[in-house]
Amino acid sequence: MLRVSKLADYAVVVLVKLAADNDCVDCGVQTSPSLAASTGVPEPTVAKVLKALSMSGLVLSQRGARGGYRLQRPLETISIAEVIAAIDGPIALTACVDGASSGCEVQRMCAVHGRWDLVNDAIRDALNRITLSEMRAAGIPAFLRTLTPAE
Amino acid sequence: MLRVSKLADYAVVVLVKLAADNDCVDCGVQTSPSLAASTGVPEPTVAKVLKALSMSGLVLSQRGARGGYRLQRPLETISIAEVIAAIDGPIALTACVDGASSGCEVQRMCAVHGRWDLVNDAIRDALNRITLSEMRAAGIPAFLRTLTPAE
DNA sequence: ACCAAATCGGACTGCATTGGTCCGGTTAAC
DNA sequence: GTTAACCGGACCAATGCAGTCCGATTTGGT
Repeated sequence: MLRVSKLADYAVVVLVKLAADNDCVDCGVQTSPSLAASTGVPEPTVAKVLKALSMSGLVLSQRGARGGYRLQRPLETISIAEVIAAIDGPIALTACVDGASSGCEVQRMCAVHGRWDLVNDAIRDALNRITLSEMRAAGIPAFLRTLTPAE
Repeated sequence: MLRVSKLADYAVVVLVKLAADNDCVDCGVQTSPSLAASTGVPEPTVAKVLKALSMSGLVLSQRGARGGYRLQRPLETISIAEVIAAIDGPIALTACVDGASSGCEVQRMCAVHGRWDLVNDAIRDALNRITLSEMRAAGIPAFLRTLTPAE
């Protein structure tokens, strides 16, 4: 169904939450247990997400006692494309277009079915234009925006 | 990894192939065995794809002996979004936004993670702008265009 | 110097979705 | 009447993902 992994969803949640206490980019760190508590996502999963996020340079990790995570860049400069790429790997709808080393096994018809890379670029482009700050919808508390009609 | 199902990929192949012999929209029908032979995709899978495609009105089916399938509309008027929707269901990156009847189990935080529908719209929009005729890259025979740099 | 708290970096398992197949029934041309 | 094709299910295997856990390492505090 062309969907993103739940982990990527969690990543957005965590990043937004991380920004809530951390707009000044230096105030303090949040631990994964505390993030788990405030988001409702189980701790090990949060840790997993944070790990991937720090590996991609979206968050900074501080080890040891009193350690934790904080945002490396403000929300406005982080696109969804980056988050998805950090969690789920490079954005490519079909396997044929990125790996490139080992051609797909049906490449005789790969040519005829043509240019998925065109689609990939379009998607990537659309995803790059949406930042995390746009994802966090204003200040509406909760519960109330479960099902606003899309368009 | 944000990828489409293989079935959707096959659907594109089949539709393009279907158009190759069928630009006049009335010349003749092609059977699923013949399409399977010309595309290299196994017959039952082709049949499955065609079935879904006809259910969505993208192809016309003709039953009985000498039956088969043909395009209902010219390639230029079919967007990738339609094909993907026909095979994989409605385009929605997360489950929260389409089902709507049974809210997701974590909807207390669903609010905080916010507006995936914004992303969905962007993707849907991008996919709607690409037609199948654009996917079939010109008249270059085969084998040669495995990895032409995008643009 | 020692301990506690926290990340790091693996591996590991159960489950859900998907890819792919098959079969009986129906339709329609020859 | 026979044959060729679609129809519409059910069905099974496998891939990938969500989620968990454990040991090692780092670092601040006592």
